[in-house]
Amino acid sequence: MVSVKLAEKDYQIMRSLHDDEIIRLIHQGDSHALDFLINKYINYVRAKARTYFIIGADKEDIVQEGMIGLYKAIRDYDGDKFSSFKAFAELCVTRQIITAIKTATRQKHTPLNSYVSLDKPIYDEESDRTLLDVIAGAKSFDPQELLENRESIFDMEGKLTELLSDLEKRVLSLYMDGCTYQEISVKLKRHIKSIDNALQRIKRKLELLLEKNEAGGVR
DNA sequence: TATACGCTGGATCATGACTG
DNA sequence: CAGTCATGATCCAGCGTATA
Repeated sequence: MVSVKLAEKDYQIMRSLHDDEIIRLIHQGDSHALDFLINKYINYVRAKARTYFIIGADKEDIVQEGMIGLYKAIRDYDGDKFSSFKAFAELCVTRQIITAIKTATRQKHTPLNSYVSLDKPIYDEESDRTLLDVIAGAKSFDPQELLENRESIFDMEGKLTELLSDLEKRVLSLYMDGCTYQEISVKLKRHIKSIDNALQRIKRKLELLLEKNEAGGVR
């Protein structure tokens, strides 16, 4: 895993710069700028990987794939075409993770009976929209497609929210932000084991929700 | 009775310190 | 440098309690 320490002076300078300016420095060969940007977004990549870990994927492999996506985003970002680097990086990281998972599931043919399939149709058997597409919404750059995927995510989130208790919602929110069990327990003033249990219930409920989708469709 | 929540204990895994 | 050990984080199962 990438772990880079910048000198305090460099760090302060980088902090004062906009992402677009940092990207420009990287493209000019500034390795400090590259280190800074990776450190800045590494927690986002980890948090993103967690969303896939929850539904049964392999965590560290996904984090690594996410980092590859981040590198590609830094390499390919063109400030003239996208509103922000953050949005572009989000897209690249998600796409990299999805591609890796799809490739892995195709090649291994692993018995995944104990997991939730990431390639199953999300609404009904006729739908070509998979769970991966809905959760990450990164199949294409087409704005309409992206908008539809986003609406689907909200739909799934809404269904899940109905199933969760207040505690579970708060725990999930912090967990998805990248907080550790320890940090969540401090923020919510709960025993760490309560956080642990809440997350176990959330995972069970999520699997239940996905099983229902598979059986009858969401809409 | 079902559900939400918390408690307990054990297992697994990653990481860092220590040692030969 | 490789092996061992300790520790912390996380995962999981089972149980008890409170409440609607």
